[in-house]
Amino acid sequence: MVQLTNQDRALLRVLQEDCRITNQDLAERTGMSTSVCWRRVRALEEAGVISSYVALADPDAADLKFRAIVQVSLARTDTDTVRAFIDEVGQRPEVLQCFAVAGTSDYHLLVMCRDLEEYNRFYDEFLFERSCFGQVSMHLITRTIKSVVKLPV
Amino acid sequence: MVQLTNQDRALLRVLQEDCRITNQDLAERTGMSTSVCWRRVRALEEAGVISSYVALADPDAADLKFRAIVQVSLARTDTDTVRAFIDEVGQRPEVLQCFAVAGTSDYHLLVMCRDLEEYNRFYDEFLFERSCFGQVSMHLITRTIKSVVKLPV
DNA sequence: GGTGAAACTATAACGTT
DNA sequence: AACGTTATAGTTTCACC
Repeated sequence: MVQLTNQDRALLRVLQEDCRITNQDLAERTGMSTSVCWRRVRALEEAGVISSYVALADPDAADLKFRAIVQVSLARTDTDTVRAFIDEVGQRPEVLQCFAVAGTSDYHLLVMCRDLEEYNRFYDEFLFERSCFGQVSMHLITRTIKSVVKLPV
Repeated sequence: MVQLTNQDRALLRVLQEDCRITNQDLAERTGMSTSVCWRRVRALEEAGVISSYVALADPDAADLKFRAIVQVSLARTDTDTVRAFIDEVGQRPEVLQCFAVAGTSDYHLLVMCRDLEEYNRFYDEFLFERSCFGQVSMHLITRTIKSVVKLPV
């Protein structure tokens, strides 16, 4: 897909808020015919613009009330160390996000656990039981002001 | 909903990865009857454990290649200032996440824009044109190691 | 907790401009 | 080549057992 059209963006804006809408309703809300609507959504899926359709769960309702931003810096930055870190991040379900930021060997992680006890276990297994970390600083999230997955398309 | 059962967790694990699965397939994969499966999913929706069903879009494919973690600290922390900040965060589509962290007057924001130009506009309108900010530090995201919305239930 | 039937929807094949 | 139309198979949803 070379570039998104305004039609595509309109579809994405709706589907990013509610993907259970029927094709007919989606077509109405975006001002296109049902057949065009259906074909464009398909094209967005095949182009990978829409990567999946998922249920969003509420962290509080799912009893994940210990949330933190964890900043870690790798003491060593050789390929093997970095690869092992990335693999582990991918496998840990408690880690929802991990971003590398410019200008440092820092990674910003979003971590969710049930409680402090579970976080401590995570910390011991993942962060402490490794020689690859320089500094680890945990910032407890006290309030979630905003958390959306809708991209500003 | 008092507490999630193992059945509920099984349903959530599947639906958080694919919500277009049919009730029959979902029942098979979670080892319950179709009627029980359907009723429990309904209960999860009504209890707000499942908050919505959405399409996930790929930021690169949607041409949102300027991503940053922005740390801001409020210079003033009176109710009006904080409220205005929270309102603005809610209205800005570029801000996907905003967390308050313990022990500081800091907020961690996840921001996505098309490019630097768009971010500069955002910065000028949102961050600079206000007297309420103490420090603002932007950390450009160079690599997304992981980004999922699936909670570890 | 199971069963079945009705209404609705997705999907693809076929026509049309 | 893009759009509209139609038929059908499949799914959701609800009432009842």
